[in-house]
Amino acid sequence: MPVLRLVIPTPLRRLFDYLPPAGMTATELASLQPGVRLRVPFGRREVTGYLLAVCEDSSIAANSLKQALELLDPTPLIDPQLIQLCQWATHYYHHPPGEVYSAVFPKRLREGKPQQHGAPGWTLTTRGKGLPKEALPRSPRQAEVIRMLREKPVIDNSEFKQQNISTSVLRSLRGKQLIETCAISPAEQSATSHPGLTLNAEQVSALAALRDSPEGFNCHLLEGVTGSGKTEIYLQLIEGCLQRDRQALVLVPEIGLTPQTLARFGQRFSANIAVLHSGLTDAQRYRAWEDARTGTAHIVIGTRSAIFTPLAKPGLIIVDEEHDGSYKQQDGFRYNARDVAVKRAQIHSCPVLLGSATPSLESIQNILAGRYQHHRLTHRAGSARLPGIKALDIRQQTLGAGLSRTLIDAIDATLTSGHQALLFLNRRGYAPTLQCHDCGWIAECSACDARLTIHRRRQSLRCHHCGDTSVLVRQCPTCHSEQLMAAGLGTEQTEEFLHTRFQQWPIHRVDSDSMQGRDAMQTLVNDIGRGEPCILLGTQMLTKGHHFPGVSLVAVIDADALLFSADFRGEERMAQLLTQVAGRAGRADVPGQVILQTHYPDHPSLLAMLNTSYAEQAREMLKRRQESGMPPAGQLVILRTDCANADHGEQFLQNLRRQSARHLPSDAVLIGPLPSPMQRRAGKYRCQLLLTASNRRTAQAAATTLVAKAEEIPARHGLKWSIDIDPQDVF
DNA sequence: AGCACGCCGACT
DNA sequence: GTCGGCGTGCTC
Repeated sequence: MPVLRLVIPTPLRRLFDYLPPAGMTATELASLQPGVRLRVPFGRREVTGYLLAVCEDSSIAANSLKQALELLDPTPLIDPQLIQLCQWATHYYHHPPGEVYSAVFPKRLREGKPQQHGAPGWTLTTRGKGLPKEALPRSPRQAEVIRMLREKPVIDNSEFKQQNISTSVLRSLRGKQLIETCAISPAEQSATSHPGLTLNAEQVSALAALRDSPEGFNCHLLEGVTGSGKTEIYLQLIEGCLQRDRQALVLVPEIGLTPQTLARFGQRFSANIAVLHSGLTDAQRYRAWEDARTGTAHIVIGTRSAIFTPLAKPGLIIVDEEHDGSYKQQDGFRYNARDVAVKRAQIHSCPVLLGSATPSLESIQNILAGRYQHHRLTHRAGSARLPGIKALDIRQQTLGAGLSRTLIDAIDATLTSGHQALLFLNRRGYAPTLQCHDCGWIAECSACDARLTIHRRRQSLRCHHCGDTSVLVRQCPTCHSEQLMAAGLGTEQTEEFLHTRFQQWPIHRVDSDSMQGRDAMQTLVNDIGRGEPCILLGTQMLTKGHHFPGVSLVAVIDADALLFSADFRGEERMAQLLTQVAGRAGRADVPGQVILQTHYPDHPSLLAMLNTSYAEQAREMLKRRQESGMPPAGQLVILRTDCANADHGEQFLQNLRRQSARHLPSDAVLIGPLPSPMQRRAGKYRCQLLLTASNRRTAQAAATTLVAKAEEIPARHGLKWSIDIDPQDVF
């Protein structure tokens, strides 16, 4: 008797076998293909499973096999290549298959709902068609809809939205049975592109090299300084891809930068562009997914999770700002979309292009090993020059909200000469600490090993680790003194200072607190784009993607905060961040300047930053990684525990270490268990066991052993463990 | 993860 | 006497 091998949405690391649904004929069974969904009983509930294979027999006793209830799709929703990618991800990341496949399917389909062919639209019912012209005199909007549908029998939702006709109008008409919904099958539309920009010599040769690379899987790194025209290269490559009637998939780090990128794509191509990001509703996401799957969308642009979008005819994958940490999912299915992209390109036999001004050490390592082809853009478009960077020694200087006299003067000069100044401070809130001057009490989070941040505008104390918010106290809870002080510096405080010092100039604060609305960021970017002199003050948010052509001064208020990171990637992140921030300054007519305020003007990382290019720093950092055996020189795997009890996590990992040590490959090294640097977070104690190995194969084998042993050890109540392959941070 | 079974405390 | 607390075990 044949059995169906299914992926079931559960955190269990295995597949489940079922008998075919009742009434399925042998012919139907024979034509059943992987990638179809089935409704199946699972425990005491019913779930949607995904078919992986039809097998001859099962290792499960025949009498404990259950029968599938219903076949949900006549044909597969995902093709063999995407299934192969999921299988790879399941094994590489040692993650339960059910959760991997959940990353592929949109909610609607995970819930077992039927596939929807075509875009949702509206059409007149027979009754609607027979309606007299002068009907609905008291409902002008409804009459308008009827008139529109008489002219064009099928109209999709988005067109009504453009005409400012709300869904409530449509709903009332449906209530009167005058109109009804229908599916619009997409017209087979071919994509065309508008003329691109003229390329400079460097761009021409990079593009030629990219185009001339042989057919099939190729991996390229485009290393281009800010403003050197990487996007134009992307656009021209996509153009070629569309001409070959293939789809292009473009990954971008965060949605904040998508509107700008998107606008540029929209202007350049007459093509269907599907956009996938976290701000979409389930229906919108499903629509974009279907368009990508059927090939209706020629270009798919999305954030991390878009790497699992099915594509009818993939031809090119681009990962913009490939060094960006947001490509790594930090919980649950901990994949890195950049790495999955490379694997996916390999499976599809298509090229993949990674772009960055500050490539990750992983990618640079791959260049050196000859696995990736390297293309460089060193000139900025127009004749914009890269700004000069200098360290500003602020030891013994008087500071106003963190700003030295020299910096204040520089801001002044920038504004009066008609330019914009960008100040970077990577700490939101008013101040990172609230302290009692009389007894030394410090406001700490009750659930985390962390101090609470003062948010003065909201009159609150917040934990930036668990999100807990409480009222800003005015009296010390220990000694009842009212001498409470704000210690340290946040963007809110600097903003306040700037408002009093630079009264006549606009000041824009850019952090996740001030950018709450959906298009707050876009409005601001447009505003600043007009080039009026102003001060921009913000966190990381300010450094990602957006280009502000009017900025001629960039200042890092507290460069020291970047110098002393416990993480092995600390110096890499600092170099990337500072290079990216510095890239915001300077253009053709105004040479930019970058000021780094520091108490350690002689710190080697800072000196490297001032005197050498990012590429040179990267090669030095890579040497140090080689010495320490840390990625990308060596492979790193972390097994983490998360437990309400402080000791259980460590005991579990001790056990795991004892039981797996002698089964591990000889060059795999275990470190720990160690408590995380911030041991308690959101009320849970976190502990970790590190594993390093010299190559992927060893790391993979060791991880398999660790997971197998971890599953054998009975987890004490409430203990959760997870494995992180190629972790981003060791925290 | 769900979901049920199971064994101990305060309620109509 | 039961309702319900969440500890533990199972899912083809």
